[in-house]
Amino acid sequence: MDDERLGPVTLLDVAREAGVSLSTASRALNRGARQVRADLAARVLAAAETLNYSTNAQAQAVARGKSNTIGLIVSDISDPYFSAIAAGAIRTAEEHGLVVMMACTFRRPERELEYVSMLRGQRACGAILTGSRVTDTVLLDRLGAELDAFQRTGGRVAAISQNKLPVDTVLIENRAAARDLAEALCQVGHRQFAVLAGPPELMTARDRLAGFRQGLTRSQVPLPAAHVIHGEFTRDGGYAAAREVVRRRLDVTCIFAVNDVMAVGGMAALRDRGLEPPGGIAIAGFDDIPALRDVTPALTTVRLPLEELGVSAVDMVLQPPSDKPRLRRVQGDVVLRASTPPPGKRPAGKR
Amino acid sequence: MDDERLGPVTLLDVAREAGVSLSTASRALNRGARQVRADLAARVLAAAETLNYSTNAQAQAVARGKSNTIGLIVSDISDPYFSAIAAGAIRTAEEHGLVVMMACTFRRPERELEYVSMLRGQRACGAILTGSRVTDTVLLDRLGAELDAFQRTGGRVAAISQNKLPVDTVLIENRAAARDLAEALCQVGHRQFAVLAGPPELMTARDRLAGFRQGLTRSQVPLPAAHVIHGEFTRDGGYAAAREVVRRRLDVTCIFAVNDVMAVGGMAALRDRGLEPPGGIAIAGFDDIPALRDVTPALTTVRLPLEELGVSAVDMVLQPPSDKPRLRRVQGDVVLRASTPPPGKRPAGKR
DNA sequence: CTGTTAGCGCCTTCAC
DNA sequence: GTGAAGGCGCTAACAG
Repeated sequence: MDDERLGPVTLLDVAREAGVSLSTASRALNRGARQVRADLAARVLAAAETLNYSTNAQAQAVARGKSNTIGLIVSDISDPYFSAIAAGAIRTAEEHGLVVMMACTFRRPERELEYVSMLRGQRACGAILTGSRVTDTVLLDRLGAELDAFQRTGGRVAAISQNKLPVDTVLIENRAAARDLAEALCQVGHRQFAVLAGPPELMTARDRLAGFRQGLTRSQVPLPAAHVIHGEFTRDGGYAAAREVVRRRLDVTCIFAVNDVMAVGGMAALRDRGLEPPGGIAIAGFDDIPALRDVTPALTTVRLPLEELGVSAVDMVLQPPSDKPRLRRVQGDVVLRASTPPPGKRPAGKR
Repeated sequence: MDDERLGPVTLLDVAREAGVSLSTASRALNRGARQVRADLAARVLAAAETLNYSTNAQAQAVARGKSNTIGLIVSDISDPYFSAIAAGAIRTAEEHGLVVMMACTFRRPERELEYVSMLRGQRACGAILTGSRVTDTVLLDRLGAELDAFQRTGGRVAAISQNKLPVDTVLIENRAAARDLAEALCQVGHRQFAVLAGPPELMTARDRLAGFRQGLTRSQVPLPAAHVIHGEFTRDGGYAAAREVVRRRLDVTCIFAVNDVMAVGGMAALRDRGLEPPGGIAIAGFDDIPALRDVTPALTTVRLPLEELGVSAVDMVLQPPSDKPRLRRVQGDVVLRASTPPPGKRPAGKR
């Protein structure tokens, strides 16, 4: 059944096998451009079949000057936040016949630069930046320049998170949602908070902290500077920060972790001291990671449509370029669950 | 600073700018092949810099007849099992200067075929299959043929899971580990089990069930056919299956879910009925998913070095081809935790 | 060590 | 509707 050719079978081989010219074979395979007589087309297809021909996408891209590859840059694919976004993006990309190249920065923002540059080398038709912007403005400028170069080769760019770059953006309303969360927690009766604030240079973390603080202010609840503990944006970072809250005997009834992964780490730290909710210190997160919905007590959080974020980003990349960067706002919804019961079971500061 | 050229800048542009020939420019940029006089090389590099040149990886691959792209096929990137493997694979690939193309089958095994075919079209230098094999042998044969074609174009293949394909394989010792787990649970004192067995056609699920059964047999503990509940390999599948255990009032003290994600779903179902451990029905999983290590009670499971699986697969793909497929066995370690206390707190069947 | 030349596999005007 | 020819950007013999 199989042909035992040694070298790779090329389009020319198919053409010869079908007894037609190179161009006819090409046209028959990529239906759409010019019409090919039905019987010839059939012969070409048959020839391709028997020869087990596979068109060389690279060569095709070179000749066409355009590829069907889209780049997806995430901070850490093993973080459920990013893997959910990636799932949405990959599914959508595939629906549009695109293949996705994945790159992880492993939380080193400067690697975004290298990856965008690499994607330019690949002549990717699009790039999606899923990670948070950082406060480093020189990095921001260099990234902007790199993205500019990328766009000049015909690539389209979409960012998910903050709109700090002159590219299409899916803007996550971290600030507003964190504000809502703070107000909801005050509504429940909390008045003494600590925040596991993540890395100070990460804008996503900053915005969530700022929004939370704003919500507290609106509710006339103070947040002492000493109650804001910075650390890694990971489970272990949350654990360490919460341990710090306990170690310093901060007088709080509720902890806000700026993401769910940290909240789970924080809850583990509380549990190690017998201080978990209910009865201990309440704790809330942010993101509503699906895989974390079964932790106990169930985590109060802000729900984000993670997969949709990825879908939207791909959609933006697929749209024809516009002069003005597009902006799509996505809001989060507060979800109150068992991890934040009203305070008072156990007198605050009495530990 | 930037040159405002309209068309993309090509290697020829760089050569002209540096006042050298095309090949000299090429050699200067890809250091290694032939030597270039230092001053000329410097001029080329400078020219590339000022022109903001980016070598076209596609054209390079076409000319070389070899790409630096590796394909990674997963069932579902939002499943933490696969995202952990992917993290290891991506990190390792990058260390070797490879770029990763990611594809999700979304648990439809037949899509593996399409993706391998697509990777052949991309002339990827390697492909990694991370998902479980299935029992469908005609699918297996077709996949084998497709992989053969891929390898004939110079691509290397590595599979993670079962060694059912004539390619390099990272074999997970699901059977042996599940057997160990069963014996450990019997050791603890359990004698009445149910299994949330996953899809019957998935070999990973089958092997874990078979191994578990074998361990029970060794301990002279029966497993009635009615105590094996099949379902989806997901959190919701675990939830549904465990609900079935409860609904049928199966007389068991311990449930084995064939993966952690299902175990967590199962635990949620038990909790909904007030039957969670301790005190209720014990439950164990498989994989030791890092993100699930903080569930309560802590999940008894089999630890798998997930990231290493991805690392090993990439390593295999990078090795020079051998006549015989390589095999690397990876074993799992039983980790007993709080979700499987000894039975007896609550008389079995007394619910 | 450098430049010239012929490809790599494919697409796409252009005449017929 | 079909084929011949030129070109995409780059590499790799081959001569000098």
